[in-house]
This record gives sequence, structure tokens and C-alpha cells, in this order.
Amino acid sequence: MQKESAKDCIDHFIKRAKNLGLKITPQRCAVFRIVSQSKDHPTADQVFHDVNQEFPNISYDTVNRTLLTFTEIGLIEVVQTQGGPRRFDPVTDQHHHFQCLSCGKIIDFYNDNYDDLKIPDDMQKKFTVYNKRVVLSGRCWECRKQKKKSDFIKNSKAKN
Amino acid sequence: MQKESAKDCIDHFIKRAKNLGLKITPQRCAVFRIVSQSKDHPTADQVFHDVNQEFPNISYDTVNRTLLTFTEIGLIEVVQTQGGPRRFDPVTDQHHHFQCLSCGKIIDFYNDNYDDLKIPDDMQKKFTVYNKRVVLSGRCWECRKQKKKSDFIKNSKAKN
DNA sequence: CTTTTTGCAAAGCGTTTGCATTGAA
DNA sequence: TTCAATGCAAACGCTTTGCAAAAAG
Repeated sequence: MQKESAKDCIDHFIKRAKNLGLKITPQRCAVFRIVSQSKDHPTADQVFHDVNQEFPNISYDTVNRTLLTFTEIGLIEVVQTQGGPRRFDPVTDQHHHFQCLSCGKIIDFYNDNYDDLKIPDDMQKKFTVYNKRVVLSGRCWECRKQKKKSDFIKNSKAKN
Repeated sequence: MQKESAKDCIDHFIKRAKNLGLKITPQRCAVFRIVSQSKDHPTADQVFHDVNQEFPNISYDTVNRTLLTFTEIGLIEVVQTQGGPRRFDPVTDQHHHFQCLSCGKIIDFYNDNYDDLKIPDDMQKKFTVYNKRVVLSGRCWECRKQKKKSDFIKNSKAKN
């Protein structure tokens, strides 16, 4: 569902919401459109900011609660992060994450080998597995250019 | 380093801390011991509670700041979660995570195939990759027994 | 018309910061 | 003796809650 048009996305949302008995409000449509178009794991606040452009009266709470509702019905996902504000992700095709341990940034990447990973039988038995993802972590190129704090500690000692 | 004794763990901590010019305080030793023995991804508050048993005067801030310091020097890790309080994980051997999308619980599991995953060349070039992990997500057996909220919504409509 | 949803405000919870005091090296 | 680490307290940011008004079905 990556190349779908905005129209198709909205239709998808409306269909799913109606199935579940959720009401179709303009606010929800706007929130869904913004978050499903976003490519960078926005926080509720960022979504609010964008939606606010065309809905000056919408409240932050509505945006936040709408995002949580969408998450519960599986329309979007909450990205796993290391603390900090919650980040949302439109449910799209299979992809994987690289997370920078210094700045916390999460970068999507695609890899066919990873997509082919099998889910172990014992896990399938114990749990209901909906999704799999490989998470690589380390340092992004921007943070690699900067000194690590641990280096700083070491150097400050070495200098004395 | 999974079967190391408590003594070995402390030695490991002391060696690493000295290398970096960090001071060895009783508080830091206690925090390190508690978190390295824990098996369930404790929050700062949980670590504080445990350490507090033997250090009635230690402050929450010291525990929290110590955990962050340990994270920066790579002694422990921050677990990726979906919002909620930050959770810490002793750096041990290669393992993977299953996360329940309903209750947020994170369960470690081991899988040799996953351990053997190669890190793609283009990722290695772009970033410095320290760690890899497969994250499965879905519903744990406890939550599977309960109704999903989306089911609830559907049913409450069906009943009317 | 009924019930959900919205907007607002306040409360809650976890994290971070500043600073004087303490303690490791 | 020096500088990092600690403890305390206040500030901060994000999330959650309660409720009256508004809107969808």
C-alpha cells in the first residue's frame, strides 16, 4: 500500500472506521491524511502542528486521542523508541529500522533478506505474531562526526 | 557474558569506569549490580526501589543519572518501547524481542538463525552499526485471552 | 434523538535542570 | 585539595483524565 493515492488512503480509513462503528469526523480524516503521508515518524505534536494549518480550531488532545484510536484499530503503529515522546508510523509495507543511539533518530530501510525471515514455530505457538522487523542500532553519519561523550570523558582525563 | 558471577560483573564495571575516568562510588556499584542482575528490563524507578533497600539514602536522581551514564558508555542499553517510562537492559549476549502491542510487555527470546543475520553492506557504509535485533510484535498469550478494544467497538455497535 | 467525539483545563507522571554539599582520587 | 558525583527541589514536557458542549449517525 505504498503507492496509494491520498484518495485511496482516505477511503481505506473510512471503510475501516465504519466497520468498527467509529464516526467519520473531519478531524479524523485530516489526522489520518497527515499521518499516512508522513515519512518521518511524527510525534503527536508534529501531527497536531500540520493538521492545525487547515483546522485552526482542532485541539492537541483530539489529535493525540485520534492517533491512539488509530493505533488500537491497527491503522497506524507506534514506533519503538528509547524514551522521549511517542512516535507514530503509518502501517505500510515491510521495512526495517536503523536507530542512532546518540540522537535517537530512526531511519527506515529496506532489505529483501530481512523480509524473508521466518518467524520461529515456537514463537508462533506462544504468541500471535503480527509483524516482524529488524532493528539495527549504532551511530548515524552525523553523530559519527561528533565526539562521543565517552570519548570526551576519556580525553578530559587524559589532558589532566 | 551471560553466566558471569556478580563479582565478575562488578569487576567489568570497575575496569570500564576507570578507563573512562569515572569515579567508583558505592551508589554506582549498587546500581550496576542491580541492573546487571535484572532479567526484566527495569525502569529507573524499579532500579531505584531495589537499590534503595540497601542504600536508604540514595536519591532517585542519582539512580536515574547513573543509568543514563552507564548507557552512554555502553555498559547497559535502553530498550526500545512504545512510550511509557524508559526501560534499561544489561548488555548481554545476542537476543531478540517480542513485544505485545496490547500490554507493551517485552519478552526476550533466542534464535540462532536470527543471530546469524548479516548486516547489509550499504548500511555498514552509511552508519556504524553496533547491534542488530529482530523485533516481533503481536499479542502475548495473556492479552490474546482478553477481548481487543477494536472487537469491543465492533460488538457495541452490533448490539445496538 | 442518542451516543460518540471534541475542546478545554487540570492533574498526573516521568524526566531534566540548577545548585549547594559531599566524597573519591 | 580538586573536581566529579550526590541529593534535593523545582521546572519542564508529554500524557492522561473529567466534563460540558458540539456533532455524527
